[in-house]
Amino acid sequence: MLDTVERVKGMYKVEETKKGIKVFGVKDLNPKHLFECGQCFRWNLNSRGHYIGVAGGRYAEIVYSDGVLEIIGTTKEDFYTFWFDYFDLGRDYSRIKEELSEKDEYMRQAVQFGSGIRILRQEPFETLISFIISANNNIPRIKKCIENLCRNYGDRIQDDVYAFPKPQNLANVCENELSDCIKAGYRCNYIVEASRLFIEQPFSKEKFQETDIEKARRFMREYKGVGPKVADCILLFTGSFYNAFPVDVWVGKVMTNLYKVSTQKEIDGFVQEYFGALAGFAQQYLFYAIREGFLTVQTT
DNA sequence: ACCCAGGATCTAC
DNA sequence: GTAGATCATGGG
Repeated sequence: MLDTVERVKGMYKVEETKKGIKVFGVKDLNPKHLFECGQCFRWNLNSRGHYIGVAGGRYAEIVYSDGVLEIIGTTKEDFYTFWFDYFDLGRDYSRIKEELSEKDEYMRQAVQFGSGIRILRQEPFETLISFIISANNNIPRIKKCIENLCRNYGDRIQDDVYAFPKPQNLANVCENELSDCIKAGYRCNYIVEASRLFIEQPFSKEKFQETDIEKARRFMREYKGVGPKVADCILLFTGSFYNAFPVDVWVGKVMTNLYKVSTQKEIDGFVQEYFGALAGFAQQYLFYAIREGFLTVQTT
């Protein structure tokens, strides 16, 4: 399948309001699915039941209803320069879901359950550090560590809102101090080392443009604390490789029990053949459905 | 006290 | 290249 991100940003009608903007004609988006499928860690529900969070140094409140995406706290200009890409609004997810639904019944149900998932195009450094923290950790604690990290080392952008730290701000901190501040344990060493390497050897979707996924995976694993699973998370959630397929314990169980593949090499060979360019999307639908308890897999 | 969490690293074979 | 122990931290 060819890349479907060819439609121009003018595909949506955008209206500026007192609080922010409204984008009309947005399909295949559900804030709960989007923010709770495990791809991001800085979006939370507020007292009104809306998701608030920070991305790209910008604070926003997200409301979605009947094809209208409201982004409170932003401008038309910021929408076109940042949020459009962040929410991957140029991609036709209906086509992706149709194609994946035809694969098998299990996949069809996963897609139906997480119908409002989109893969956010997140910032490389934030994604790198966040998923280093994610290793052998649980989601509530990952979110706490990252929040602590931002409060202590990120720029304050509003009253009680902090941006994700810049690499320079983490590259020279004392590991013990970092550990005391963010409570990420032994991962603090990885964070400092990775920050230093990122400064001298950064990466981005653009940098990977002419690179194949295997080479990109080897590149990512040069960062301390980045193994096979975390590498694919970073490549997928920065929008660099949509055929990346992170295998955590849950997705691993699906692969073993349903598709009868087990080793990393076996799994990747299978998903590249079976899901092709849509492997990354498939992974997210599967992960979300399993984690939410909608689909089950044998644990024995 | 023990086990687990979107695993990765280090060591030994 | 691969099986096994170890790695902070907090919640159940």
